[in-house]
Amino acid sequence: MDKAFARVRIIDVPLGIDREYSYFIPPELRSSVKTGAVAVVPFGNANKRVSAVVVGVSDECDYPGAKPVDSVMRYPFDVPEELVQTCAFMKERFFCTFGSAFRTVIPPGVNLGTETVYTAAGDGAAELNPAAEILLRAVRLNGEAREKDLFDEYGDECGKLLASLCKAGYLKKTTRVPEKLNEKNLFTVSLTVPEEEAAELAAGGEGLTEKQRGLISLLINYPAATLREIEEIGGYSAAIVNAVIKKGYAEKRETSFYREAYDFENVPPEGEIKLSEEQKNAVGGLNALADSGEPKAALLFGVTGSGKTRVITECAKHVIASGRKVIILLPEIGLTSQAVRSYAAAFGKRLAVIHSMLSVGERSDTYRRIREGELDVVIGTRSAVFAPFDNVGLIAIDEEQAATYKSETTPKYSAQDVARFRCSRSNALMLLASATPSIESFYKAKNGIYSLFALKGRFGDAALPEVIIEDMRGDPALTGDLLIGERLARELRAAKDEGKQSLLFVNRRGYNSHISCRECGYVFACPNCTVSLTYHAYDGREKGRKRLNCHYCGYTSALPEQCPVCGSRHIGYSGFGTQKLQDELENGFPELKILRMDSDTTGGKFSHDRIIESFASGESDVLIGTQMISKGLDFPNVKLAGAVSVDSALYMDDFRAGERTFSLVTQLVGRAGRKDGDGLAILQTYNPDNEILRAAAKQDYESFYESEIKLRRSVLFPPFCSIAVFGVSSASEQECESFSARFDAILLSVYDKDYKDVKIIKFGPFRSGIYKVMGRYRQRVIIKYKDCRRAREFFLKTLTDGMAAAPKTVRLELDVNPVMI
DNA sequence: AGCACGCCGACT
DNA sequence: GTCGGCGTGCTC
Repeated sequence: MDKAFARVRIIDVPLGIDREYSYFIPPELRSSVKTGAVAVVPFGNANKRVSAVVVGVSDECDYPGAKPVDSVMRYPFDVPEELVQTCAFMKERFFCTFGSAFRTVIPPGVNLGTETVYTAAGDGAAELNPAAEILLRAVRLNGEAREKDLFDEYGDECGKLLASLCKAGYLKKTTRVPEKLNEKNLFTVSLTVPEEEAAELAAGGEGLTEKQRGLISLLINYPAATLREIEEIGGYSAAIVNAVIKKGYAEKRETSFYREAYDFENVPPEGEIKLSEEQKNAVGGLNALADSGEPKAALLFGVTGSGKTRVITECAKHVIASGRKVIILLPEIGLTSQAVRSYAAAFGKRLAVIHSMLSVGERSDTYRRIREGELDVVIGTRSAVFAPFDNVGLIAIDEEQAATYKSETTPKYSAQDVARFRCSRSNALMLLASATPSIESFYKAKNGIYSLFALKGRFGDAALPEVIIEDMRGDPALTGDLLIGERLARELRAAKDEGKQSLLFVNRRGYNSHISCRECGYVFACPNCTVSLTYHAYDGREKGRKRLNCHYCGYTSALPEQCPVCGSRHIGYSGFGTQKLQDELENGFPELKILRMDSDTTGGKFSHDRIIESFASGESDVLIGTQMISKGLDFPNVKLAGAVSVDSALYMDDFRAGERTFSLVTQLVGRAGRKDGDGLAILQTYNPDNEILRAAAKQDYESFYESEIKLRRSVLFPPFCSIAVFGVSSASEQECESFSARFDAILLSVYDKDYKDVKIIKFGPFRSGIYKVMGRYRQRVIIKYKDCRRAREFFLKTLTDGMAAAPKTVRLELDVNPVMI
């Protein structure tokens, strides 16, 4: 049991020295140093105190110079061993450090960093220059001072003085891991007096400052706010909170109760369920896989409306009944609260929802509830794949082809890869579900790597809509710079006359996407990114904004009246987005009530759901929007689904463009599927003969797959190879350029030296598609290869050597199988 | 990444 | 003569 040595991973180390280190465990710590614990250990020549994850304990140690573990972090929950292994897997697979994987696996708000502290040593008072004198006095005031506080107070340049004060023996520099947890997130504040009394205090209590009264009234509305929330919502600092606590009106406590982000009380329990024959077969097959005692993967391939959610639910129930736990991933929670509700009806209080809009407090609550065994099912977005269950039996991934399952920030993990790893560890079933699977997944299903279950029938006999691929070449609407062609206009009116609703898809938000000077050709572009600015005429739903926005960095400026280059007032607008469509509809179809849904109108926590509910209740006739209107929404009264233009999606120079277009069009068409069989979908295009469009119109995934897989094989793209993208970026164009050349040389020399046996095809370095984003220039090296341990070793070596050679201002990243290239 | 040790120029 | 520049090398 109580072993004497621990193998450990230091959390904040660069990739190059990120390996296991052994430490001696002093007897008094032996009961608390266990796998998954976070220890504080001395590291490096200076024995700097750093935090480290314990990955194993043993009786022996082959390293003679092991130092002793300092202490163990007080920690609000334990990390199960399987997740510790998951971090190691992520390091190997996604080339991040173990520590950065660990940070993404545990809930946010836990302070794992170290702090540097200066303590007063000798009390001599020799001649010092005035600046040093001030610093010394600042430290002596409390006997110690944190470096961060000193830097904040006196500026970063006082570091040199501090160093010399240490040298002279006046100060001692130490590092430590902050003992306490991040209070701001983990403690909540509540009132200790009844609400009526609190209201009186807030209105004008004796001996309270204005801010203290303000805090009390905030606490009436937010009865258990965390310190961070108090700061964010009301702007009250910890000092104000402490003052109110001192006066006895409030108390601070650890979040030991659980707040529900979703109101599951009002979800009606599910009614009688009748499964179709197909669904029964799928559930039976999946249950058998889940019970097999071996890792399994399956693809549930079913058209929209075929009841995939039902099948997932039944399989989940079966797994839970056998005492195991379930994780269900959805691409986006806000969009799919219909799915959330259906799962909530099935699992009630044994289910929790995790997503990015939750507060930090809510997330750590959920983490603890899982550890305490209160939950059977977690549903959530990408990061929910890390739900700390001990015995997962099923990880289901709905809409498995969705791009959101790949993280876009480092570590750039793929939730599907993580799910597969966890399932392999727990002998669990990974269940992918989609109407339009990724080519890679369908390929695996076809080749027997995944079990394939197909649902062909549509629920309740809803019929596919009639689909019209509308040739826009020569449509009279063209000449008038209008987006809606004749046919679409006619059908919009017809739907309204029947009392039915319509969906209209545009693939871009904003008004015009391209603003330029008609005289000199100057294009209004973002100063930070190499993209043109988008004209926005609306602020949320209010008109009259008239600004230019960058969709990449958030830059915004007023709409100029004249060209900054030649002074001409002849400004041209081209390209279109949701806002222009809204205007066109409001002007040309005054009888229609319009609702717009894009990321400009869905800022708040549940605004997605509010817009969806409003549309579902029939308050509007037409819902226009970007991708988000095509996903997972089920509006029975929608008769018409239209795409203003599907062409731009086809032309993206990315190997997955076809897959995405097919998926988008299929889903959009599916939205008009109706019981009455009178649904209609109109796809406006200038490429009426495009095969992807034709296949999508017929909802014919298999023929799309057949043509796409041939293409992928012939030009060598996934699933026939893996793709690694090294990215070099810097705010200096010159540095970016010179380092990417240098990096390329490093890559080649590593290859020639030790890895000639690894087969790779290298492209680049060359500029990224969007050369500059957020003020940083970007270059890439793209490599096609066959994934295997040797190839990964080659990449890791190349990456670490590259990082070591990179100047501070240059960033080097590696993205494996990126969503887009 | 830090922080050591280690060997050459302008200051007390 | 020393303070200090940043060039390699290691971190249990």
